[in-house]
Amino acid sequence: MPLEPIKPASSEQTEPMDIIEPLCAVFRRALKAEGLKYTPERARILDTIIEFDGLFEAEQLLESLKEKGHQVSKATVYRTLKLLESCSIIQHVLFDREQSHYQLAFGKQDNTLLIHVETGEVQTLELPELIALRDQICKARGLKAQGHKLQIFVTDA
Amino acid sequence: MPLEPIKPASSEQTEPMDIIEPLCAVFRRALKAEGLKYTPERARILDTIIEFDGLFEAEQLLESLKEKGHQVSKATVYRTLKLLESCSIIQHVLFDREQSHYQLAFGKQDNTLLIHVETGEVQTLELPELIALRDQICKARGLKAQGHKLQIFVTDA
DNA sequence: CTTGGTGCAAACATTTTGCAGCACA
DNA sequence: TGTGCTGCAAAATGTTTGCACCAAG
Repeated sequence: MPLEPIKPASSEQTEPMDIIEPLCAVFRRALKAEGLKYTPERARILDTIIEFDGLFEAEQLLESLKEKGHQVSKATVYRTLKLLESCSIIQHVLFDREQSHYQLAFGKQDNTLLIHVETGEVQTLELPELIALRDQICKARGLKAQGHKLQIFVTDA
Repeated sequence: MPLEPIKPASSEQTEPMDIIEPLCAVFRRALKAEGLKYTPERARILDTIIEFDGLFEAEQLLESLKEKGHQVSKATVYRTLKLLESCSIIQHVLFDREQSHYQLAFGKQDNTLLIHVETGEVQTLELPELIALRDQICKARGLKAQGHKLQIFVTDA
């Protein structure tokens, strides 16, 4: 039972502080719509994710919560990640076999990563041209693109 | 210790039967170059993969080998998949959390999938425009693209 | 013959689940 | 005050590894 996806943000907010309140509100609304509860654990998890401001792993999230003195169990973290994913607040990113990564999605279903194969550095990218290309490909097949995930593996030139 | 990647095929061979011999030869050469052995198990695994002619999972491969009366252990299958990946004969594809998928790569480092979110149907795609776009993005950053993986999630229009 | 390969079973890492008690709406 | 939520520990999943024996080159 996936939660209602949030709509893509209409304004271009980039300051972490500016988005904490809206995202909490979005989450709250999505939960309420399903008869689910907005608990302190869920709030703390989302707050911590917002502070990351980039890719993270479940383990890091757990660690970070512990450091802040907010004990949240592994089970709750995983359960909340799923909730956040199903309402499109975060996105599940898979680029290596051993670990799931996540990042804030702000309602976007699209994700492009530049992955440096030597340093392991990962950078998130916006690629509007790809959306056009992708939509065209889909339209030609009578399909509709809901989103995409692109990983580009790079080395230094 | 990755094997030497194979060079992209120069000719456009598309018939499964036409490629069995070359891929075996490529694998053999890659193994020999590392002082590794070309065993019956490895040969059977590659043969079976070629017959799949599409995406597959480790479990399917194991199953298919068993049906053919070729008992190969799980451990050997996983070990061989790694070898085949490191010489670019196959490609490791991740598009869901629960299972790794693989497919023949023919030396390519690029991979585009159209994934139907409702039916689960998956289709492989060639997208030359994306290569141009990707290379341009990388060049602008002083980087060099080694390959990419793109997954487009679609529904019926 | 020597080095690497195989199968088996146990180990592993990550994620999921069952359950009993707790707490939000 | 009832349904959903939490933490814990156990289970489940997919993949890897140690080891003793086997086989390719």
